Amino acid sequence: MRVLVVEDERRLALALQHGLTSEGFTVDVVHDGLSGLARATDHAYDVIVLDIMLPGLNGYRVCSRLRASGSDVGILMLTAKDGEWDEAEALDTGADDYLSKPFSFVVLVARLNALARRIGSRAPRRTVLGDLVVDSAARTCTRAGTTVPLTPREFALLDHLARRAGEAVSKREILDQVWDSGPDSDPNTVEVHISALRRKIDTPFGRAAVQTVRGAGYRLAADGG
Amino acid sequence: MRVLVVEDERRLALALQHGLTSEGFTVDVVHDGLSGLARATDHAYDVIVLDIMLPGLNGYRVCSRLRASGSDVGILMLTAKDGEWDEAEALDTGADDYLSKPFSFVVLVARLNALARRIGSRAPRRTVLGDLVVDSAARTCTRAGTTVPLTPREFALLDHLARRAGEAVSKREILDQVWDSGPDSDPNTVEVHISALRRKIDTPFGRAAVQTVRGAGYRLAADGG
DNA sequence: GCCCTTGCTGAAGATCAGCTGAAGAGCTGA
DNA sequence: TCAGCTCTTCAGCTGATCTTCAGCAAGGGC
Repeated sequence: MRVLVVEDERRLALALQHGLTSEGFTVDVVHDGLSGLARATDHAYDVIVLDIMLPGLNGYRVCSRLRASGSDVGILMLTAKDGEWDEAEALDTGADDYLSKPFSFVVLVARLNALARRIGSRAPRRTVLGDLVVDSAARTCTRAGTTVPLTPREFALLDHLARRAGEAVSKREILDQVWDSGPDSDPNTVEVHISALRRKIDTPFGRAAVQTVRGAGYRLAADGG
Repeated sequence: MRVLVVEDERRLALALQHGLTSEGFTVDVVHDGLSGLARATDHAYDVIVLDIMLPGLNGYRVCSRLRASGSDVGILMLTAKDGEWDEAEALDTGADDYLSKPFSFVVLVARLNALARRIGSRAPRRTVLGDLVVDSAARTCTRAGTTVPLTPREFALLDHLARRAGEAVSKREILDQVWDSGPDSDPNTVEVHISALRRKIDTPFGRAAVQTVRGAGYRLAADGG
């Protein structure tokens, strides 16, 4: 699970980074509102931990701009306890949850997990691309009405591509998201699985939904190939 | 799921409407007690989110009148944190749950879902999947007209799978829901019971309703196998 | 057309997830 | 207390699945 922490207080930010990393989250940290907005726009995070009092652009603004740009990432706001900042306003601007400082780390982790679960369940369960149907809930894939049996890895890969249908997705990102692998993982692993996927959902049907974007990764055709 | 929000604070009401709608609820909003009572009486809601401090008729009154009229709709009360309003009294008047302001949106959604589940489970439930019938109320299972005797655990397991027929359900979730077990419980326990279940409802009938979804858990075929 | 880079794919060994029979503990009702 | 039923744990087994490697094919710049 990928988390972006936007917090200007360095010590707290560092503590969060360490703590959340050891909880199994993949954590990025930035220290001001503008950077937060930029990073959140460029990268696919599951959840953003957003301090309200930030230099540059405050948390409310970051939140409402993100929402205005159509993002449905999970947002957990950190509010100071002095009451200057209003929880109701946090929720108004589109935050999913908030936590008052000082907060318990255990509670933060629990909330993040709850949030991630909810966001996950909000994601579309079924993606239809022409005659190719990817059903995340049932974990099935059908092509032209035929159910195609896929291995776990193949399905995860297809599912990831389907969620970003029409977009080119890099092997690096695929390794990060579908595999939980570190930076030293082998892109060839992805190639092998892409190959297997094609042999199952494309070749037998004379289609080409899984497209190679040379130098950039792979793309699942929005019309199913 | 249909929700009625009775809340006079416009901003909060609007935020709730947006937030709950994006969570998949069907949301209606009214801003005072009398309208709330009227709407709740006229329409079939699953849950009512009821502020206590309301113009016209306060939340307690709305709640007790609804109960007096025989309604068993789920009621979640919103209490201000200033202590002027009493949670105990809320429950006394027939509310199912309450939440103190300011509250976390995530918590609200979780409570609403819990409430809806509770309300929903009050009604007798029967799931028909082809010739496989799972009757939660009677705690019986029949296959092709034959009653299949199941142990309590087996039935709970089947019941849980039946409620999410067609979806892949993870062993982790099964352990959480069917067993009340902690995080260190053994997935093999589930496997053993799945095996027993198959031997009773599938094998003797030459069917395969209980499907293994490798790496993801199990799925009960929506057509009974 | 040539060369370098990037991507494809078949094979093989290692690993892993899931299945199942058996044993023993726990519970319940006679 | 005892018998019978149920639940959990364990360990071995099987087949599916993953990764790595190596050689080949294709694309693109020159």
